[in-house]
Amino acid sequence: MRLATWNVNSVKPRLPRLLAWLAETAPDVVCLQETKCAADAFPAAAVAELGYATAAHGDGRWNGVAVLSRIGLDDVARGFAGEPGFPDAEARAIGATCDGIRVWSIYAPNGRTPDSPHYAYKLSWFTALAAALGPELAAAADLAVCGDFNVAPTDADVWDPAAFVGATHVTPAEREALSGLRDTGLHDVVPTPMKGPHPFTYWDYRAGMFHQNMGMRIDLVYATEGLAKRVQSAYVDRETRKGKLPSDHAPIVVDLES
DNA sequence: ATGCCTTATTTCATAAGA
Repeated sequence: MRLATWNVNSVKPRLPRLLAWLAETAPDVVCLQETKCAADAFPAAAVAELGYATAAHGDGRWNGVAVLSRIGLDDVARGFAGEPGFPDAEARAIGATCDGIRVWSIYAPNGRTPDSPHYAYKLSWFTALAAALGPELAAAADLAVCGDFNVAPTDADVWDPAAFVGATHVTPAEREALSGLRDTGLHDVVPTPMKGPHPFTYWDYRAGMFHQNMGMRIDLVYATEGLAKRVQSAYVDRETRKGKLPSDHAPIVVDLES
């Protein structure tokens, strides 16, 4: 079973690349983030031609998440119980069951700056997510939370820790939010970088950051223990960050036994 | 080489991303 996650930074301009990537990579289940379109504007017909069913959750200009699957797509949940908003709930989480595996595609709030109300929102969003996953983890044998967590788990997950002093994505409270998620029984499936020592998944568009490998690992796959033990390989598809009109994030591709 | 930002919208300017 091949599971992938990709922050596409808007599905509309990325659609040609998404279709080519689906055809080439052939994942069974794909979590997408920052689709930036309403649920009914998602190009479901185009991905259906490649055999994928779509579950989309979107609110227009910002955010937006989706799960694509060619192995079944049941019990779709848009958002989660107790999900905070800013001030209203945003399209940042969608869950679906794909051939017995509970899969969540998430796009965590950015936080903007540590003194911003958006940062407090980010932390509360993670706390609520961990709480909402509790009953699902008790009920589902296999569960994976995939997506853009907007937190670099360690200092090794940013290109230069000194450049992030005073910034979001690296603060102790954000990293505690990640450990809170892991405390529910989830394991960080760390992908192979394919180039360089760090499995970065995001590089800013500006100043040639990608070409200097000045990136961050902020896209994560958190899986239950049973699922994590089935991981045969996991890699950052950095090739997909290259070329014309890329997303600023690279996909993560995970292969699971059976 | 992989090449110096991109997106959608309240569009000729702005907010957001991280």
